This record gives sequence, structure tokens and C-alpha cells, in this order.
Amino acid sequence: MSLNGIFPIDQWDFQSRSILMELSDADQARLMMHAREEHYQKGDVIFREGAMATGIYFIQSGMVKKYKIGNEGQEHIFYVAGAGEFIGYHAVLADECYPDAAAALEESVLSYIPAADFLEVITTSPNLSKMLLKVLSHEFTVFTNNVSAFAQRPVKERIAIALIILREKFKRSVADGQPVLIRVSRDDIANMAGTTRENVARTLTEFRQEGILSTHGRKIEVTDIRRLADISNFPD
Amino acid sequence: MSLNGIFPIDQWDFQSRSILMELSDADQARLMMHAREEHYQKGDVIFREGAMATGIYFIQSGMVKKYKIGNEGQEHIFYVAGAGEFIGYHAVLADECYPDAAAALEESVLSYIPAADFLEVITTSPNLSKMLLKVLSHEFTVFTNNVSAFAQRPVKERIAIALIILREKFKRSVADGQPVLIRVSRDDIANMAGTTRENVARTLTEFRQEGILSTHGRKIEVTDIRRLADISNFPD
DNA sequence: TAGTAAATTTGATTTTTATCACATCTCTAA
DNA sequence: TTAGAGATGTGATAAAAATCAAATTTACTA
Repeated sequence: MSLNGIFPIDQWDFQSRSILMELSDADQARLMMHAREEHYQKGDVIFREGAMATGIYFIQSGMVKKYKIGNEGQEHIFYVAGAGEFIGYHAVLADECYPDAAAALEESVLSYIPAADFLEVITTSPNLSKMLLKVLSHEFTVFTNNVSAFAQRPVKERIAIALIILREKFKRSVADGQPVLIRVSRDDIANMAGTTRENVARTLTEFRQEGILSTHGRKIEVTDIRRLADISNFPD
Repeated sequence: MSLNGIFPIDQWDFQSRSILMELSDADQARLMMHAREEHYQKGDVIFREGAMATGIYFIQSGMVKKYKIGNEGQEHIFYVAGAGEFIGYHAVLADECYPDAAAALEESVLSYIPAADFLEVITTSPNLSKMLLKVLSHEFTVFTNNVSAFAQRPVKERIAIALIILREKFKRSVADGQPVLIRVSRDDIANMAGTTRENVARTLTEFRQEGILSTHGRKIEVTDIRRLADISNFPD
């Protein structure tokens, strides 16, 4: 079941995957010239908030959470990036330290691309430059949605949104037609929705009783995506 | 009193003001070639969410709120832009409809710049392109701060943040040393902080009693910015 | 495969925030 | 200058969400 017509998933997705695909072979080669392959286990930190940004990362496989740590140590996950997406480019482009941290949600393989290579290709390829402007501008849409959701929507709706997004991310690593099993801890879901694990557990129970999803051990399978989209309360 | 060392205001400011300043005279001229001056009264809508983006705006004077309208009609203000800032460029760059709406917070004069002129200068000026990448990347920092604040911070802290940001915006139109009077409705503050006008009124009373601010009619004067920054609970 | 630590779930309770109702204040326009 | 609409402030109450305190389940590991 696609989300077409029931939830505007593109407004919640950075779509940085499109960058590499639209690049010429020559530019791709230059970008990856000194790329270094790095392997991360579930939970491994890729970079921390406030660290110097020396390069960007391309996700070859796996899944990565982007998050900030609050004053009292609470983690807030504001984006989950999957295979084909880049991370860490904001800091390099803005010439700032990383404003956020990134960690592997599952076993992942990333390519580390030195800042110099990235900046060089930008300078010489008007195409990449234009692509990036487009991607970064689109992120604005994603973030306005995010901020508004957190500022105004109740916890149940936010959990529904988090589940829809996660399902979409996990769908990509599953053969068509196969059930999509979301493998994420309740804590991570809580940190995405800006609530507590207890509230997530309660809400999942409620959704299960209403036939919206089923759980297999810790894994979550959404069985009625349309109803979930209804609960998320998005017009689209 | 500056915010240096007590609050990271740059992490809450888009800094798009820098764009025009760094542009060569020739590029500026080309950008403004067909610019049209538009006057807006307080409350006037500049563009609406979902409208086709046919151009961008440069704020000559005044103040503009960027906001989204929620399902139940609640307005959420996620940014206040002042003189020297651009608005509406995300939609043009991403080739999308406006993801948000903009309206004048006070009498304002804007220059409307047709999309074609903007895009043309981008294509021919690597400088503008680079500036924009930097600004857009910085906005990412601003938004992660915003989202995290809404996801995790209590109402009182969010109101403190809103007041600090508003004071900073109003400071720019006040002679040095003169008191900064924040002229914004309680509703607008509530819509910035993601709460209700009643909570804003109560919190303002509390702040007044603690000597953090004083009110002159509907205007707010922050008298102890340091304490306000303390309450906002930012490490910086 | 049993044992166990960690993760999840559930219930009770407290805290925070929103809502409702209405009093009071402010500013504008006649 | 003054009426009065609209904005703001306050108190009481309701609703939402967080916290606290166990049970129970799950997924490893020995």
C-alpha cells in the first residue's frame, strides 16, 4: 500500500538521495575520489554535536538517526536517514560545527568524503550546486512541518507520524510485497515523537487493539496504514 | 546589554541579511532590476501556504512573521524576519509551492523580485550560489534548535526564548541605548511559543513580578535579559 | 535451553498545560 | 474625552502528558 493520496511523505523526507543520482559520472568519481568506507554497529556514534566538520558521509547501507541531546540528556531524533542519503553536509557548507549528532540505528556502511573534495565538486559543478540548493530548500519544508507538528499536535498524532516515517524508511530494505517490520526501540520512537517510552507503549497497545498494527516481539508491522494516516491528521 | 555569552542568538537567526551585502554591485543591480516595491499594513498577508511561488521578497523595512496554519486553524509562527532579510526563496529554489505563509507584523515595505531574475543571478553568480548554500545550511541549525525546543522544553522556557528573539528583532529598529519595546500581541507570542495566550499572560505576570521585564500598556520591555537567558536554559 | 539483563508494558499518581468563564485594561475612533 | 470593541489578565477546572513503581516479556548468552 502506497502513501499516495493519504499522507504527504515527501514533506517529511529530505530527499538528499536524489543528489548523487543526478550527478555526472565524472563528478561522482571526483566526489568519491578519496572516499573511505566506514562500518558502524547499531548504536555507534558517527559524529557528535559541536564537533568540527571535516567531511560529509554517504550512507551505502543501513539507517542513521540524526539527533540532538537536550539539557537534561534527553535525546531528540529529528530525522532518520537511509541508504543513498548524505549526512553532515550542512555543517561543511555553513562552515560551522555539526549542529547535531548522528548514530547508526542498525549495522551501517558509510562512505566518508573529505570536505575538500565535496567543496571542490561544488565549485566546479554548477549542477551539484543547483541540486544542493534544491535539496536544502526542500528541507525547509520538512522542518516547518516538523516544528509545527511538535508545537501543536498531540502525542498520539506525533507517534502516528513517527510510525509512518519509520515504516517508509524500513520499506526500502524489504522486497516488494513482503511485510515491513519496523525494528526500532520504543525509546527511539519516543525520542522521535518527543514523548516518553511509556506513552509510546500505551499508544502502540491502543493501535494494536484497533487493528492498526501488530507486534512480533519488539518488531512493529503496520497493518492499516490508511487508518494510521487518518490519525496523523494530515489533510493530504 | 548584548547577548554575547549568555544566549546563542545566531542559532535562532537565519542570517539571510548577509546575502545582499556580500553581493557585488552589478549582481545587486541585476537582482533588483525588475523589483517592485510593495507596502503592507500590520496583519496583511504577503503570501499564503500552498500558493505558487513566482518570486522572492526583500524586506526594506518593517517586520514579517512566517507561519503555518494547523488543522484546527491555530497559527504557528516559526520565524520573524526583519529589515534586510529575504523571504520566499525556499519555494523558488525547490520549485515548490510556498510551504508556509508570511504576513506583516507591523507596517512594512518589501521589494518583490521575480523568480526569473533571482534564478538568473544564481546561475551567473557563483558567489550568490555559495552564499545561499551557506545561509540555507545555517537555517538547518536554526531549525534543529527550534524542533528540539518544541519537542522537549516546557512552555516557560519557550516563552523566554520567544521574548529573547523578539527583543533582538525589535532592537534593530531602536537607537542604541534606547529601551527596546516589544510590540507584539500576546496571541503572536503564544503562536511563537506554541502555547495559549492565557499561558503567555500568566508567564508575563510571573516575569514582571520577578523583575525580568516591565510592561507599558501592551508593550514589553525586558529589563533583565540575563535572567531571561537563564530561564531559557541554554548552555551558551 | 535455561538464566538473565534489558526492554517493554501496565497501572497509579503527579505535574503540566489547555480550556472555560469572566473581569479588567488599552487603544482607537467618533 | 469617552464609549466600546478588542486585547489582556486571572481564577477555577479539565485534559493531556510525564513520572513513578512494578510486572511481564523478549532476546541474548552461557
